[in-house]
Amino acid sequence: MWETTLPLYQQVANKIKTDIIANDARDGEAIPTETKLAEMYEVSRVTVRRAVKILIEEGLIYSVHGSGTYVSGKKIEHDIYKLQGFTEEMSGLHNNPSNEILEFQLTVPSESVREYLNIGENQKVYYVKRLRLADGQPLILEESYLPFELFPDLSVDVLKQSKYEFIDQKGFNISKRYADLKPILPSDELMAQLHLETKDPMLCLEACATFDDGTIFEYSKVYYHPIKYTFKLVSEK
Amino acid sequence: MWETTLPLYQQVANKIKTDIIANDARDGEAIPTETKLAEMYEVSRVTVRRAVKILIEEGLIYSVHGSGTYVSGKKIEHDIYKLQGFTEEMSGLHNNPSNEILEFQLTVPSESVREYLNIGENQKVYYVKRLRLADGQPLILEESYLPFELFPDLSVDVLKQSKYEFIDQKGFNISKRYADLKPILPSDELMAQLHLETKDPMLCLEACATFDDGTIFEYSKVYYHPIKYTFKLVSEK
DNA sequence: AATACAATACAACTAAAATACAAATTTACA
DNA sequence: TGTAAATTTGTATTTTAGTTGTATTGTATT
Repeated sequence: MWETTLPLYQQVANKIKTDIIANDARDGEAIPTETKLAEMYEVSRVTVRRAVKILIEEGLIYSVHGSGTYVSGKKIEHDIYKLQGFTEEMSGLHNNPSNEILEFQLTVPSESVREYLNIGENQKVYYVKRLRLADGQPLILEESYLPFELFPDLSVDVLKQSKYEFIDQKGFNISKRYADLKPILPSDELMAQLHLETKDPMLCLEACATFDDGTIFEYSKVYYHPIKYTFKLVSEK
Repeated sequence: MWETTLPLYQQVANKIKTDIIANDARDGEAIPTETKLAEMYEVSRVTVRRAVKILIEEGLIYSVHGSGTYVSGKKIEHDIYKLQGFTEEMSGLHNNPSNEILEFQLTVPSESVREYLNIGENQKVYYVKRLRLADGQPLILEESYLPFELFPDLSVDVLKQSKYEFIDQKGFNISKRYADLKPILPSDELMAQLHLETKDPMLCLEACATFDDGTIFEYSKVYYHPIKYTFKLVSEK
């Protein structure tokens, strides 16, 4: 196997952060002094300072010269629900992520789907409707179309695991995903499946995923629960 | 172990790539040093470097002189640039990008704005409403709140140019922007200002921008024209 | 002759620790 | 109430080890 590690100061920063969150520290509450933190984590004070600097820049804490370092009341909800890349929509931080396959069928695609997948008239596709939950609560509804030709041995079992891992193992080389983010109003069906109470606007990500050679292997529509799943973006200058 | 068809460095590059994916390495994690990789794959360091160079050009990893080589979290960052670099994008594609300042006033902020900016009760803020157009057509409406204390000499003239350039020139160090992308239904006022005909859902980006000492210097809401401005995202594996 | 790869040496840079001291704030005590 | 001492963050410098960057030379293969 392989070792990938975070820089020490980054590890310390993460520890401090999780400690703050775990302790549910409130606005203005002081965190241990730099010297104490250095002792606690058995690193030098310089490393602690570097870690602290990161958290200051994130807005989680602030420090006062000669006094101490304190938790910001206005802690920016930070990368908890951060939009992750491809597969790992919900990282390990989440509680009990689970999948529920609502539909799985081999069908004749509509013309628009055929166009998206760039396939011929007589080719069939899998249609998969999958609900993704965290803590038993529905978060994401995904509709996915996959050409039968490419994945003749697709099964419900596979889809309960990671779809992309399966594709990787088949020797395909996933390359890019072209997506379009659109705001929509949920249909009644969608509202029912995501347990939405009111017809508020929500986000839909429409995407095509390709292999190295340009083959489009998936067309999908992903619907995000408007309250429970928000899109936090962090950009750096 | 190695095939003979592909160049060795290309094979090594592929191997590193799959290892990174297999390990589910996250943003900022360090991969083994070039020397170690050379040992692991039993090739010379030069070959490793060449492989690494390929992956760097792909954007999968980046290396820091004297420090190490790290996995880049570029998966999302590309998206963000699309959101952020609006003027640049437009100036390339469309003609005549322009700004129109609809409102510019020094006011007492509401409590929610005060909280976002993390300022006291008696501090005033600038409120700026700006319309951004391409070819004379409104595309984006931006509402921005800036603490008066930080920018006592802000003017309409400045805002017609690049706001961030102005801030840069003042010697401030812009660091990060934390944003939240939300779908909304436009108000009547918003519909009028963006020349919208129907009350379709649209996107709103709510953001706080910070200096590198954590000071929040701007709270803004940006509304995107739902038809003329769509969000294309490209993510790579 | 050109290309791909290996081997080697060294330069430039970084992370982290260790240390010392300055500056601001808090605390203790007269 | 003042004032000095203690505490805490801010800044600077030095050292050590480790990593990437670069240049050069050698060696097969085509």
